[in-house]
Amino acid sequence: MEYNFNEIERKWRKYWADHKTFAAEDNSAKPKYYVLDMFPYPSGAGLHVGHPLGYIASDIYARYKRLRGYNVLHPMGYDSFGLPAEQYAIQTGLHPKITTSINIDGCLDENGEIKQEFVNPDGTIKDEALIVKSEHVRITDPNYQDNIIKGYRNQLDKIGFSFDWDREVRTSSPEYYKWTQWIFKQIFNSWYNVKTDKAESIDSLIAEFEKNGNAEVKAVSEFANTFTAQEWKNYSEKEQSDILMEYRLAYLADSWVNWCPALGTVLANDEVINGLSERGGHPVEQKLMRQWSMRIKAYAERLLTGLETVDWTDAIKDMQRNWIGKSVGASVNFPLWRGNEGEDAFDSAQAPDHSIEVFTTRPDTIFGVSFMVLAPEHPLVDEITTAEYKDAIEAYKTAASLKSERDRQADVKNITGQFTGAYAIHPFSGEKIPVWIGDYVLASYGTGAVMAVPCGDQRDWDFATHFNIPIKNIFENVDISEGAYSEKEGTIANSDFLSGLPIKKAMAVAIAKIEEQGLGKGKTNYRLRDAIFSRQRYWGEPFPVYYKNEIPYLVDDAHLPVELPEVDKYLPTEDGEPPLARAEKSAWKYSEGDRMEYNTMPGWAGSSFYFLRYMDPHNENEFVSKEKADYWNQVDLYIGGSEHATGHLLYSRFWCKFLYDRGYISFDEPFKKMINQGMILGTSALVYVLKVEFLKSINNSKDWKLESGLEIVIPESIALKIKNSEFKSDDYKYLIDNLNKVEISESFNSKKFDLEQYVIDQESIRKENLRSSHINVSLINSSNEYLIEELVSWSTIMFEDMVFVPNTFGKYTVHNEVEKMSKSKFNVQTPDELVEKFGADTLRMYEMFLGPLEQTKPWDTKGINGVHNFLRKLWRLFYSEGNVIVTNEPAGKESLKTLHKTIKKVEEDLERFSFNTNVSNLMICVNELTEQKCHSKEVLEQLVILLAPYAPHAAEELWSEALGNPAGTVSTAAFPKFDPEMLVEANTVYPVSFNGKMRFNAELPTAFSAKEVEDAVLAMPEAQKWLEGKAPKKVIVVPGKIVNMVV
RNA sequence: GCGGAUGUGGUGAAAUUGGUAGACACGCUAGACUUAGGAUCUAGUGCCGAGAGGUGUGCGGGUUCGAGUCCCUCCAUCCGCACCA
Repeated sequence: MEYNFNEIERKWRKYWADHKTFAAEDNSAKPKYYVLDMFPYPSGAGLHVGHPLGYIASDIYARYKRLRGYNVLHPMGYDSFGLPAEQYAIQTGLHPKITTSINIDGCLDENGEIKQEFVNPDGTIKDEALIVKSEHVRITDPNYQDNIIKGYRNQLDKIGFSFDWDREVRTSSPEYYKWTQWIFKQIFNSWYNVKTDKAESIDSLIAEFEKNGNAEVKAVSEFANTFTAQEWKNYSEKEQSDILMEYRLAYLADSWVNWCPALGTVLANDEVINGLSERGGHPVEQKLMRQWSMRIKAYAERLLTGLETVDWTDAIKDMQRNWIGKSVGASVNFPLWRGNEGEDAFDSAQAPDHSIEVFTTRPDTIFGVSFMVLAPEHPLVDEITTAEYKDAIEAYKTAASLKSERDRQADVKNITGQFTGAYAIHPFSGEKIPVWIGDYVLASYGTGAVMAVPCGDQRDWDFATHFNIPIKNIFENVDISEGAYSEKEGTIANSDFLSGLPIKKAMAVAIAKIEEQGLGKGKTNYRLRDAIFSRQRYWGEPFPVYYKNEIPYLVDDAHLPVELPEVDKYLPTEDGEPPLARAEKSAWKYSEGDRMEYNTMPGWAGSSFYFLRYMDPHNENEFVSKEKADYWNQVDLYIGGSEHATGHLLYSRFWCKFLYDRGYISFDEPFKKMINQGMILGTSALVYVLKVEFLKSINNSKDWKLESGLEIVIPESIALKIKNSEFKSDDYKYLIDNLNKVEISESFNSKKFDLEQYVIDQESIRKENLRSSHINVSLINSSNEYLIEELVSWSTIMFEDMVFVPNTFGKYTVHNEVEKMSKSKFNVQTPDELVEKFGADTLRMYEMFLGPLEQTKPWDTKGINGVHNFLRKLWRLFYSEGNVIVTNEPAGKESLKTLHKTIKKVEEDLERFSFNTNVSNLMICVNELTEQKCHSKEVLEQLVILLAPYAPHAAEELWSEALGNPAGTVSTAAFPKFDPEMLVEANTVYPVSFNGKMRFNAELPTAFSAKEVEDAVLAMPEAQKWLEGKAPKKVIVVPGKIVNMVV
């Protein structure tokens, strides 16, 4: 039997599917283990080799846990709502659900032929079936299959994952989003009780309002008014609804949102990167809109402390801590000075009726305050600005509002601000403090106002220095003439009751005094903002909400799911309403009230609880039964990318805590352990393109006339010279000479260029005219060369009109760059072709063999042969010339030692997720057994089990065919038991070193004591050679390990 | 600026607690074999040196009998956050 991997793998994939080998049991005497992958968004481009990396690791671990006797839940599904399907829908009118199903299920039938429904009558393949749309492919093209969407499921299946496919979920299916809507309803119907520190039913709040009003209520809410029970009862329904909205955990509010005009939607903070949308890179602006939000701020502290209980990397934990951004300090009120201009003394008759509340993390520096700064958007600005400064303030505000968030951030170095003419009163010293506005103060953080302490904060220092505001030094023996002192070590001075106190003590004393005098209170602030939950898009979950008289109401559970209505177009309406506003009332399967909610939920809604739905995916009455949630409990191992650190991973923790508070599940952290797989980078191929101007000689004279430009592809060496401004006349000559040698393409000639009459304008050979352009990596050979004809036919539009200059060896080569794999960089490697060539088992092992899972690593197929050859070598332990050569004879001592050494290492390495070293453990084992000519069933059977998680198809085949076991059972066989006795040796080889340098090995009886080892080694002639006859100063013997002599 | 991670042969990497640095593979060199196969087998491969030997884990220092591993200073690369009071 040959190692015919294609056939073997097909056979076992079918076997597993037919026998549901990997179905998880909901009730089992076995201990449970939940291994989860971050489910993918199914894009038409399909999987590249980077995607399955994490899936392979989790699959190996899941298979390992099954061998260890666990009942393993290892599901897979699709995060199938999202932008690309919708954007394709906008362009083509094709319903996103069709695109989505194509991307998942693909366009090929069981025999690998294209399904008829995707072929036009004229033999061309429909656009929606193609990876690159609008590239006309005919079914008669020999390689037409390379261009059509194979579907995630097909691609995943070929890699041999042990998913329990009966539990698949798709967030865009109504059966699934019914529960997304249901959970939204629960969040809407909850408030956060600070007294119990958890979410509670809104009914308990209403009951309290009816009984006592809101005086005693301590909730996470911005609502500042108080009302009595009687007042509550007298409120209209609308008023009651509005008040409750201030308490609900899912609420409607006018909020400043990240509005992306190009996408026509609102984005969450984590979807905005440097002022541009994460998807598409479009500009994002701030806009005030009525939006659904989630009161995630209520959970800020618990999201922070919960991190202590999970086994995640510090990198991710720190990102979340950073994002939550807790800072402890105090809020302090600075009364406004209401005296007349020119009056210095505080006049109690003109008592201040306003004060400015600031948040500070440094209450100890309060006596260092020499001015205050408000954000330009601060609501008090207009009120306090004096007549004299009105115009200047208006001008500054306008300028600030015109600056986008991005500009404001980019412009950190520029210090700007404007005095308002108003003063505040220092709460302790009574001094007059000028009030400024400045855009370094953010309206959205803290109170939007700061007390400026230039001696202790660099930004305040810069501001004070720039505007010549006095700087008061309140630190003992610290020089602040060159900059602020922001350390938290030292002693406070010039500060009344704080003078002489160490900084840390002074903080506590200052807060106590502030509270005692009623000037403010100790306070903790979080950078985390409530999460906007509305999107103005079609392809998302509809809200289970309708409006009657502008009051939002929830749709009754009996009518869930509220299904997406059909619309004529997937664009906003002319009035700027979201696409759902296009739906006629009749288009809604269910509608009520004046209108339904037109927004849809964001992408993170469906992904925030999918790990719970897998536990009970077909339950029609609950999103998960309590019983099953209790059984499966937390995800034991979660594998996925770190790019979700502040998105999905934060939101799902939030929902999990919420569901825990409301009693639906009994754990409040979803993912017990998480591993973040590193990115696999692709090798890109780039050519340098130089845009040059040509000069034309007029009538063959010395007069030159500038002609239109031309792009030439130049060799890297020349490009680098241009880049570094080292381009010399020799290089120019080289270009000209070689340009003339080039066989000018037809199109070039068609422009009637006659090179004899043209010269390149040297002026145009500049860095600015040089760019590099990605070309498809499949166009280059192993020496990085490409053929011009192939390049031009690959992208006619780009390269048709170009002239190519070879390098000094006459070759056309590309420049390599290692970067993220992406369609636009043409450096994508798909797993399919590798599976075809080497088999899934080889691909699985090779991806693991590349390096540590967490590490970013470049993809390189060169090494794949090594892994493939390993499997072939393994095969030869079982088969020779087509015959099984496994024997029942007992194995030799050496072979047993090899086996048990391997069992130990495989187990240890799997437990610490060191998949790469485990591949080499298996290689070493096979190398040794081959050398030992071991064909003993006793050993090989155990080896096959060790191998099964990595190369499951090959393992199954060897298990049943070569070893004669019943089919399929290697997946549920028992993991071999390590026997330490097998490794015991009579002798131990001691490396003997002198002054720490290893010189020779000494083989000595294992039973020797340290003293015996020392004596034996000293007696050796080699030792005497290194000691040069002298006695060693000291001898260190670590029994079983090493001998070191100090000379 | 803050936080995190990483730095080891020509390449991917290994060395789990301080104990023979470079396992395992790729590549390369030389050879063998053959039904020419992305085959198999043998030997070699950090660097310098003919050899003895010397030297070597980003740089510099320290602790230790012994440091890739622990401590300090610095450098480089990558990732995240960034006027957060």
